[in-house]
This record gives sequence, C-alpha cells and structure tokens, in this order.
Amino acid sequence: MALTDPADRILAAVRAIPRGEVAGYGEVARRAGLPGRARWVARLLAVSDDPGLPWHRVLRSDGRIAFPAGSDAWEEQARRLRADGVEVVGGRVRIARAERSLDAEVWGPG
DNA sequence: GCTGTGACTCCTT
DNA sequence: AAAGGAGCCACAG
Repeated sequence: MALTDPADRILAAVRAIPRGEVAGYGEVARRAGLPGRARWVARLLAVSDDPGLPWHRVLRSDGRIAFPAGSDAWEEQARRLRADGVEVVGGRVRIARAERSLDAEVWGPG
C-alpha cells in the first residue's frame, strides 16, 4: 500500500526529478496520475518534513518560483536551484518556456 | 456543513 | 507582458 497512496505517488514523482531539472506542480501531479491536483502537490511539499525531498525543483507552470519574491523561502529555493546547476534569473528558471500561446506561434514572427 | 485560504492553472482582456 | 476572473482541491475554523 506504499505507492497506492496518492500522496506517496506525488512525493515519489518529486523525488524522481533529476538534479539540474525542474518540473511544474501540475506536471508532477500528472506524473503521479492525479491531473488537476497541483494545489495538493504544493500543500504536500509544505507539510512534508523529508529533508531529502527536492521540493525546490518544483515550480509554477510559467517557470517561476511560487513563493513571494524576496521572501526567505523564495531566497532558499533560488539558492538550492543554483546549487543544482539551474540558472535562476529574477525568480524565473531559464529553461521553462511558456508555449501556451499558440497565436504567437502562428501569427507571430514565426 | 458552509466559508475562507493558498508553494496552482487556464482563459480572456 | 500583465492583470482580472473562474475553476480547482484539500484543509482549518
């Protein structure tokens, strides 16, 4: 019954994020087989006391840190990400690319 | 059991 | 790029 618990699957999905990479809350939820439960992912990370949990690799869907900019938690997450080799600029991770705007792809300077 | 809240996400201005 | 609004789910009062 270990991995049958949704919470365990979510935490497992977070631990599965390789060092140097990041994932969105919604993405983690999807990987755990729980689409639409991004908020639950966030809450689990908040209450989890597992020191080995790479919670800092989980970002918002737009590639930004979910904490208020400048807060202690925000600072620590940015620091941990840089320690992972992830480039953080202005609270945003360099990799994440919002390709949610299909119009820009079709009508923009494509 | 209803209400407010939040480490969320998507769509529309 | 940014802001407003609706939808969403788990939890505390």
